[in-house]
Amino acid sequence: MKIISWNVNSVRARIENIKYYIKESSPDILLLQEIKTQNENFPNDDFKKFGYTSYVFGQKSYNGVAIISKHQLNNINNNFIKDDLKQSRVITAELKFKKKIIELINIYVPNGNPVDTEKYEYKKEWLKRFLINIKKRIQKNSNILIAGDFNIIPDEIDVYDFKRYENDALGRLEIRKKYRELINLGFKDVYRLKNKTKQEYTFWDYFAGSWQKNYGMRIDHFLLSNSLTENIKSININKKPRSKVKSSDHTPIELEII
DNA sequence: ATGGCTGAGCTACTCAGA
Repeated sequence: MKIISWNVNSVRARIENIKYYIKESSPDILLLQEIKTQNENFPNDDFKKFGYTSYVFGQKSYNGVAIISKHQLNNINNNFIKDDLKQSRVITAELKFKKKIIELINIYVPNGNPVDTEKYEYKKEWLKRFLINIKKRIQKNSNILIAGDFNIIPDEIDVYDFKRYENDALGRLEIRKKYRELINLGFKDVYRLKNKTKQEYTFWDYFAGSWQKNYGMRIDHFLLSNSLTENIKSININKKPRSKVKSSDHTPIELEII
């Protein structure tokens, strides 16, 4: 079972790239972030032609998350956390997998920059609420997969120049501590579990040849509850889509479970 | 190197991204 997470930076602007990716990689489930559209304008038919059903939690212009699946999913939910700004940032679903019920939690964490503004406060509050709810949820169902654009650089190794980001909303210790706190609830950062010292990224800025210079950062993650680590077959950051014409600034991260 | 590109909404330009 191949599950991928990809911040597509507009599903409509990216639809041709996404279709090409599906043909190349044929994932079972796509967890998309930053779809940047209302539900009524989501390209359901494009995915349907490949045999996928789309579950969409969109909004106008910004944010928005979706789960695209070849397999039956249950209990689709858009209310995982109370979001004071009513932004569409979390969609959850249940997947039956080998006698386990895995809760899929697809997230788009607020960016939080600049740090001296209410945007940063919103990110902190959002993460605080998210952690509280994960803590509750893991007591009910120990099989949880959290994936998406976390907008968190977990460690110094996860960015091309850490000094530039140590006081940024993505790299601040206060924010990285939240990520560690989340992991300490009973999760593994699957990429880092399988790649102890490898330096790879999932995002490269559009500006100033960042992609060509490999000025990137690892901010898209798969967290698996400890009860699911025995099911990991592979984890891969697929850089090909980032190299394409009209690409997203993020590239897909691919998890295979068996 | 806090700005450079890119997308949405809209049709000139602002807001947002990380």
